Amino acid sequence: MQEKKKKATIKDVAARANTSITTVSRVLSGSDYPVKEELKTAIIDAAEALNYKPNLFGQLLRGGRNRQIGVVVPSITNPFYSQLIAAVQKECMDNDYVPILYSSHNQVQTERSCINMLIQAQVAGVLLSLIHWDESINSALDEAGIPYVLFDQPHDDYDGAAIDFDFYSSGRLAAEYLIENGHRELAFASGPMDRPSRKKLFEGFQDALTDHHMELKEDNIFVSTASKKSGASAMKDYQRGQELGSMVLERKRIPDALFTVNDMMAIGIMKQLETHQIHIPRDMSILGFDNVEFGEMIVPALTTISQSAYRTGELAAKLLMECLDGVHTWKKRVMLEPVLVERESIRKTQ
Amino acid sequence: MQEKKKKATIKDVAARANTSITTVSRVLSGSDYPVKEELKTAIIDAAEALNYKPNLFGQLLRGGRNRQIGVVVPSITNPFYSQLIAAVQKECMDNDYVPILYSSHNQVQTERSCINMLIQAQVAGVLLSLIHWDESINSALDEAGIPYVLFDQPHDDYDGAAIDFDFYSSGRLAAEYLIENGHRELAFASGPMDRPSRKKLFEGFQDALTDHHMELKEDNIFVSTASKKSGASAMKDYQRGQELGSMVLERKRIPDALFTVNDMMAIGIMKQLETHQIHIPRDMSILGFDNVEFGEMIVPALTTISQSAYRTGELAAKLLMECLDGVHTWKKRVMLEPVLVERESIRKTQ
DNA sequence: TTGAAAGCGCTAACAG
DNA sequence: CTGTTAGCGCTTTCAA
Repeated sequence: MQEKKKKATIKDVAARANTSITTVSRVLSGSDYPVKEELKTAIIDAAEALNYKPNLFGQLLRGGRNRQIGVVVPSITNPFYSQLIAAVQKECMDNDYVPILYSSHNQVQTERSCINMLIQAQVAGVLLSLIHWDESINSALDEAGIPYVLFDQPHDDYDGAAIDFDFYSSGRLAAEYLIENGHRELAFASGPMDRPSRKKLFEGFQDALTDHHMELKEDNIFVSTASKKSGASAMKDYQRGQELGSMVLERKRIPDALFTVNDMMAIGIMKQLETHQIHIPRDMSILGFDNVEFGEMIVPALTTISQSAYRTGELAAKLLMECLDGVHTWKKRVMLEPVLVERESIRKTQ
Repeated sequence: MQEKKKKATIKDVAARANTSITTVSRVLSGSDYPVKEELKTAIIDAAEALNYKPNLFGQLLRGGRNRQIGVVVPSITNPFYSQLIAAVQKECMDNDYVPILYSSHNQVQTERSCINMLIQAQVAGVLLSLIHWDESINSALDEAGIPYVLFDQPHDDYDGAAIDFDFYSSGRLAAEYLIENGHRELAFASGPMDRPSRKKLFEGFQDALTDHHMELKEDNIFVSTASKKSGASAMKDYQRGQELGSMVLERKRIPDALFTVNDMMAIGIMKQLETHQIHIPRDMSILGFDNVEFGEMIVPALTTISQSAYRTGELAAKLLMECLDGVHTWKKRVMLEPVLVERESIRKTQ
């Protein structure tokens, strides 16, 4: 690893081609400025010979647009987000952008500092899934002139560009599907109710029950308390599911069906019940949310409500690019609707 | 989104604090250069008032070291890599670096272009898991003065810094564990044998059998052919596992135990067998490889050989930082050893 | 069609 | 202790 050969600069290329740096710049940066064919090829040859690559920082300092785009998600190990990220990455690459990834671990403070780092890095735009949104983030980003689109978490007091998901309808859909399939005593299971998404899911679920003159009894609401340790890994949700599973087991009579706010938790619950000889769906039905790939791989395969991670990431990225390209779609919003994915974890007792 | 207020520069700060840009630079870049306490606070106040953030590109162009480090992995949706990435990310953040992630989808061509982009971006260092290694990558990186450490995939003709894993021993360990537990007819299942890791796994497995005077019969080697479509997602491996499962089912007599080259494939095989009423471990034992978190979540939980993704990522990042910090650990290598994780997918018939 | 020169924002060598 | 100045590599007036 000798570093003596300083990287070739535009100056070196100019010297080798017997011309000025101006002309080199014109040729190599692909402008349509007229340059004699002969000189042009000479410059290209020289550049090749010297293995010249324009220095990004020079261009950027000069005022060129950065091709990096920032992405903040709660976790990258959670399969929901890793799929989403995969979509974002593909979309970025297709447009010659490169994503810079941060995970916030669902910590408000980390969310803030990620955004600050992204601003400092002068990224072209940002994609955000934040637990907490406030005016100061808004203004910081605006001040830096960085377009952003929110996704995954809805915020009532936000009116910019976003990929929204209809959590409320999802909650309703969950309840209705369960009722349709003959379940009477319904339960709801969730981790901390600290995110807007979960609150809406709950509201919808409850409202649908009310509409059907059914009641969501207090002791059929299983909510695990926030843990001290931070983190938002798949393992975390799974373990939370196991806790939730234990809570269910403590009941003398288990509910007919359980709706869970995410698939990884549902899987944790299933595992816990299975190991205590409660078989799904024979003894209890369980309905997940997210439609993580993994839900399909377990036995019994998890019936769930799909919030397409891939589609969300794809659309969010596309929307941001539109903003970047000046198509004035600023503040555009897209609402994604839930789709029920039937598999094997719901007992049908019509 | 109005962009009229150009960002405050060092000049603005200097003006506001009635001093020179030099002094501002000295104060704000945290040098220990002596500046009168009074002026110092004035400058800090001014910077704060103007919400001044030093322009990264200016610093970088000037010769400052970039704080980005590049990471190339086959896939980010594969839980093995997403855990690994999580570790890398944590390690980077702790040292004020930020990782730039690329997924190569196991395509040699993509691997190349990722590395080129990283070089262009002048990252401080790179972490690589490559299917293919060759001298030209080596020299390109060296020429750019970018330190690198390889992980996950071993390459015989490589002698630089790396986090290695003992795949050969893992193969042996697999065979020996299976034999110990009373299994006689052993089988091996894998996707395309295009990676060094898989080849070594196979060699070790076979050698151990030979040592025990056992034979790995031709039709107990299940290898799925490379598919047209690229990609290296978890889903891909799972589906490959299902194919493999079907191949096993076609046999009139299924083997006693099956060793699989990664957990996601093992899970696919299990699912396929389960749905055809072959119960694991009652009818066949199955041993995975990787120790992905999901293995623990399924029923029955997957017994596997752990190649700690988190540890690998952590060590790779640490090693790279050491190189970056000039600790002359260049070319240092670390060899990680396999650990067997006993769960429920192996029948014990001593 | 070509080139000289300014300047993006920053740090460091040098001079007071 | 403080300030002036050069220059990192690049693009873009402006002038020839």
